[in-house]
Amino acid sequence: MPARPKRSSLSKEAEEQSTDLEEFVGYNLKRAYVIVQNDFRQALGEDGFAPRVFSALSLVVQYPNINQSELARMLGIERSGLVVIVDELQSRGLLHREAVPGDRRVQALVPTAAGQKAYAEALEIVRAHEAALLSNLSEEETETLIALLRKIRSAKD
Amino acid sequence: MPARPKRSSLSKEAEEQSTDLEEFVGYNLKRAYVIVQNDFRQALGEDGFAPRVFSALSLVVQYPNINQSELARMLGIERSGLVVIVDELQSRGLLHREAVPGDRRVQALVPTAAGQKAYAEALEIVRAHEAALLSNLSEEETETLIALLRKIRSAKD
DNA sequence: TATTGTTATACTCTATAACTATA
DNA sequence: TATAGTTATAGAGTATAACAATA
Repeated sequence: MPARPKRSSLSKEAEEQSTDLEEFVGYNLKRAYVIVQNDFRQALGEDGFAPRVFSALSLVVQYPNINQSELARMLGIERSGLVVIVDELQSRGLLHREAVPGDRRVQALVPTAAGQKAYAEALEIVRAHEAALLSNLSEEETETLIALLRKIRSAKD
Repeated sequence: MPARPKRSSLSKEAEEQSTDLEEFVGYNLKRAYVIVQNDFRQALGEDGFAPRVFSALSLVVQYPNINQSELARMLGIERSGLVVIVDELQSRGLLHREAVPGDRRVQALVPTAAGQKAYAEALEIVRAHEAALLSNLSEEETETLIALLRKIRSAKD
């Protein structure tokens, strides 16, 4: 049996030809998202923050005393899903839940000094990795990309 | 107890202020992806194709006789994950697995007439819904967005 | 009645590893 | 030895529904 080409029975041309899928924003979003997300995880390593944990910590550091319902809303996830994320951050000693005088239902999320430090360090690592990953985009292209992605979100407000 | 503002203890200004997260392509990709994906699912309804099933069918229709390993590679997923997708399409009568003369390990994926019809219909629905969802982006902006997303992917080749 | 945080639960997506039959 | 398809399994991520405490 003759050896087959290693990767494909389709020609390279056929593959780069535009398929229906390539016309969709959704498909291209998904493919790009997977790449960037994998890079993020690799950047922070085995025991590093998952993207959603990093995001939660980011908002807690920037908005100390935020409560969980508010944080969930800002992240675009359900309150119930946030519990395990906050649990993880608390068990790592990066934030604590604090009673709020005047409304005993609410617990304010307060970053610890360790939490602020861990966040600052992770922030720099993620920034550097994302910049390296996207080094074939110019600064202007990256800004344009972010602006267009935000425009999709703003349509849903 | 005085009524609180409904959505937030943070001012609207604070919220639209740029946080660290907003600077990241990854975060903005994720948020936009969730919106577009939800719209996709809503477009095709309860019993419609999931995004990945639609994508698989799309490639089978456009590349009849493609095999599963090749299809998985083009979709950027593992072979093992494709099995359930192809099973679903086959059980719906939209494609069949066909023996390939000369290599009995391989099964070619061939769309049925029903598969081609279902795909053509879904394609138009998805196109229309995505266009409506992204109606606040100009055609040029949408093209730019897709080009930039593809550029991220091309860096990983 | 409504809201905050929580638990229980289930579903989707995906990856890894191992198996089989073929090559 | 290597590859195509498959199975088993497990781990994320997320949503829904219900509950207790509080407003």
